[in-house]
Amino acid sequence: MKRNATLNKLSTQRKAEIFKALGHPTRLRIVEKLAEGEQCVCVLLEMFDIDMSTLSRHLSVLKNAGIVVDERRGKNIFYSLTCPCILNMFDCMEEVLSDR
Amino acid sequence: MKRNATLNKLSTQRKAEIFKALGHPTRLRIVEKLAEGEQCVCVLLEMFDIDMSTLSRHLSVLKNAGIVVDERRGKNIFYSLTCPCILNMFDCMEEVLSDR
DNA sequence: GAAACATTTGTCTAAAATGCAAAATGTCGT
DNA sequence: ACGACATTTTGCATTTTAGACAAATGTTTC
Repeated sequence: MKRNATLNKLSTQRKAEIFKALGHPTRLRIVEKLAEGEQCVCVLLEMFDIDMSTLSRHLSVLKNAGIVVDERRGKNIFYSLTCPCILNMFDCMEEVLSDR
Repeated sequence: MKRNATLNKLSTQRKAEIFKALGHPTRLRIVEKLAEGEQCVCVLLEMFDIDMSTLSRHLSVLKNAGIVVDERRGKNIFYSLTCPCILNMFDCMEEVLSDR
């Protein structure tokens, strides 16, 4: 275990990135929506009262964190979760919320 | 479901706060340490190369998010996790990490 | 109650995140 | 190749955050 100290530290860094990416209401709602299945950017845009460019930034944050992937089909780009396990975490969240 | 729209939104906001609080390497390592059991601030300080005041600020972020609680005993203040379930989320993180 | 200790809070600076608007990119139909 | 469409990227202004230092607070001990 000791010899993985550096590796573990990197991993902590990566984990922090992921948490950070989820630490924004808009991005969280995007992830919740993607839990229903892949979505076109145009659909996501309708959910929020924000500029398209802002939405695009949020999506790239999620993408850089490895939470979502995008795929182009025709004119549209579709986003989906890389790992549906993310959803399990939300139940944990609820617990934390109620324990407050 | 429709009638909970406002409530759900608040909840998303709160969840985002919690994720955000975890979205910093130092705070994440604090939480990982607390997983071993409650810890004195002085012990946590030894783990990092940061000013005591900075550590204290990080602890208050975690506290405001409802992730930890503090208790004074004598001269020292001890922090502990409000909800050990937080740890389960870390396994999810590992999955996301490996899927990248 | 004054000195010593542990932690928090106020204030500042530098760095990073956010959001909007404009320009750039990639795709389709013609 | 051109124009319309969907999305991303870039430039810029504003806000938020991390970190350091000093001052303030609360606790024990003498």
